[in-house]
Amino acid sequence: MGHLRIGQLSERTNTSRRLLRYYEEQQLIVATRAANGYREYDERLADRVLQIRGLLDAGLPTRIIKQILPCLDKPRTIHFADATPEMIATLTDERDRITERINCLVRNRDAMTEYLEVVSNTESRQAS
DNA sequence: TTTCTGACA
DNA sequence: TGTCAGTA
Repeated sequence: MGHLRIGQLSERTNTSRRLLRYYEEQQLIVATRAANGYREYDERLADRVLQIRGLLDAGLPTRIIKQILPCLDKPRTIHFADATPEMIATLTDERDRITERINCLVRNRDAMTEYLEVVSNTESRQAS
């Protein structure tokens, strides 16, 4: 039992079947076919799907994810062959965008925290 | 029942 | 992305 059908992978990754087929279409993941035509996924793909969703949430387009995913694989088998000037430039660029996004998130989170604290203090004053 | 492909919103 | 159709 090393393979899952789309419904199972969908459950494990909280990703719709529609999206999983889309990711395959965009060549972000691969699937073999069962005799009945059903897709079969290596259960190890669950982590990959999660990583893909994370990158998507970070704002990267599937097109970019497709090209940098191999460099982000777990077995840091540093594919020097893929370390082309273009790849380095892309990774540097995307990393910086993620950094900017993180900074933005931190600012908003802190703003929320500050607001929440003011509200909470005000309420405790009114309560007492 | 589950999945498949293609198509429309 | 969701959903509908018509299958296998």
